[in-house]
Amino acid sequence: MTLQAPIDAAGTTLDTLAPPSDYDLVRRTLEFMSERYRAQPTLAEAAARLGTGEAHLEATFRRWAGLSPKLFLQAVTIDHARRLLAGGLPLLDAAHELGLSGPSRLHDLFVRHEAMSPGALKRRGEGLVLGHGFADGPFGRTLAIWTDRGLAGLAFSDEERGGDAHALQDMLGRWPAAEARRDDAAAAAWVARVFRPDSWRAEAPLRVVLIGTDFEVRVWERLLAVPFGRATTYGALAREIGAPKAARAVGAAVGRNPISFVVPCHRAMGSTGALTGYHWGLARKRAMLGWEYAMGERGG
DNA sequence: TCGCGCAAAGCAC
DNA sequence: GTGCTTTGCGCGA
Repeated sequence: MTLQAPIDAAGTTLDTLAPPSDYDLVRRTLEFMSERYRAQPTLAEAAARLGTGEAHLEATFRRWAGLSPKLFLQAVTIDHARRLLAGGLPLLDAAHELGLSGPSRLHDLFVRHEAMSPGALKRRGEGLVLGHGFADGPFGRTLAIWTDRGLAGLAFSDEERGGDAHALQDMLGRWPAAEARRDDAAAAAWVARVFRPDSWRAEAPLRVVLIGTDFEVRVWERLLAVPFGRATTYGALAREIGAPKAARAVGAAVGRNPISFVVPCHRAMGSTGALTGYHWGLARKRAMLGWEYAMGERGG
């Protein structure tokens, strides 16, 4: 069996993306601003605290997101999140059949997915060949995992949280019986593709394999229908999969989503618009939401 | 038991 | 009244 990396139809490569150090500064800015949220720190204060200049902070944000830090930070406030929810799709009620077929069908063109059989799940990945590798992406060092059927996992490596070893253990440990084959070059192609969502086209859909329990797969499928730049709540997802009281279980399932970003777990928030937890760090969740917003503002 | 929850109730401005 | 915290319930693994 060959494990082929996707070919980027646009011919673009990773080096057209912002350098990884950009995300690091963005992430630290987000962390600083979140910690001091009540004190409403200024950018000058943030820059001073992070040991950089305002001009550098400005330039970095523009390179990374295409927005000034000020606009970007506005985009990740709770008020903005509330607007995402309120203006959001008719996601909030399962009765909106029309709404369902609209956006989800649209998204289906971009991401083809299939669920792994329960048997394969029980065997803990036995017989699966998992290609995997690391590459730099807009949200830091990224671990991609794939089978011959498509992308199966996406995760992040943070130095302060155990780095590559931890990310690998976290992801490959879910399928301990699988055969793992390292291929960083192929991983780089996956990562480049994933973080250029405008390249997910009908004629070349991003292929994705969902490996989980029945309930988890239903949650992830529903999450896939939430469009770029929009948001939903755990409660709404619960209603939409026909389990209106299972909001908390939905939250747990969202948290077990193996394909971060592609299955947009960052678009799920609490009913108030507050961001709740995120397996790969709240700052990253916030960064993803802001980044999507920025892409939308650019007209992308 | 534990979680990326929710809504109502309680309490403090 | 608004906003923040606490409480009881809830579900699937």
